[in-house]
Amino acid sequence: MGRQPCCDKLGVKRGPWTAEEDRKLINFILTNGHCCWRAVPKLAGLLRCGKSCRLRWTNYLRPDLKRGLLTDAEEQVVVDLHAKLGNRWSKIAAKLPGRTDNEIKNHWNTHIKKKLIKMGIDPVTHEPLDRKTSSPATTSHSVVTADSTSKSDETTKQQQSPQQSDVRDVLFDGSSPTGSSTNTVSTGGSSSSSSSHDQDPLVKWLLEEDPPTGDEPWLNDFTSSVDVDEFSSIAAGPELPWDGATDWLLDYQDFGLGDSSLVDGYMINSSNGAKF
DNA sequence: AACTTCTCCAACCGCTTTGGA
DNA sequence: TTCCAAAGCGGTTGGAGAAGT
Repeated sequence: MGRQPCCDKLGVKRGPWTAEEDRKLINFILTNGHCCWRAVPKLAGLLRCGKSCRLRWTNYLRPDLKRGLLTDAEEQVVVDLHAKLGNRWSKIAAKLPGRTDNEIKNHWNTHIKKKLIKMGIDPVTHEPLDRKTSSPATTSHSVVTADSTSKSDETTKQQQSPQQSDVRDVLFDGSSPTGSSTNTVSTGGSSSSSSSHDQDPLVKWLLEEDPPTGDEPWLNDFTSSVDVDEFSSIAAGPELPWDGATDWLLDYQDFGLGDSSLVDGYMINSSNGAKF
């Protein structure tokens, strides 16, 4: 049986969002929340489907989003987690406050993947590409996992190679913020995790399936810096900052998100990518 | 200057998962 | 237990701007 479309295609607007639509959506959600996405467009006076509203909110309008390119440290987290989790972008995004799965996925496909390939590293298996030619068995495995998507993520996870730590060393030129293997995720599977790494709460956190609880010490700066009330009062107030364009959205960071945040235990200055 | 190619990313599509009746 | 609606998720597409010729 065919699945019903999420919305009536006729009379539903598609394509890029206008500033007016953004404003309507933000005003509505900040005032009412989003009890039911399907009802949101109707109640907010938008000619969009609920799915489109949800995506627009989660990927672009949310006040706690960071903007701009991923920093080196964030990239490293993405590589680490991708080695462990595969293409489970939402899980990866959950470990990077202020980043969305879409953003990470795009960044992976446009930047990180190319970097890895350029360095002779298979972005799927995180193994050196020349290993494939020398190890046919591995190759066939890799091809299978490369062509599959989330459906084979479990398989992918189990096939991660111990070489993956080398991959990160190469990718970040051995000058990662941690400066050592402290940040290296043990990728030998859950049954073979390195004891030394297990001592590191950061690594434990990376290995956790659950999203951060907000109690993680390295998230304190981030969570405390998000003043949603402030954002809400600005966005919902009588004098809205919109001037017909969405440029103001780029200034979200000015609400406290852009100065610095702690990701993966690193202090990251998101405005210039500087590492501390 | 004009055209083509490349790059990036917002948005869409459709499948899977979840939760309630 | 089954069914269905809603939400979540990951892959893909298309358009805009940048870069190259």
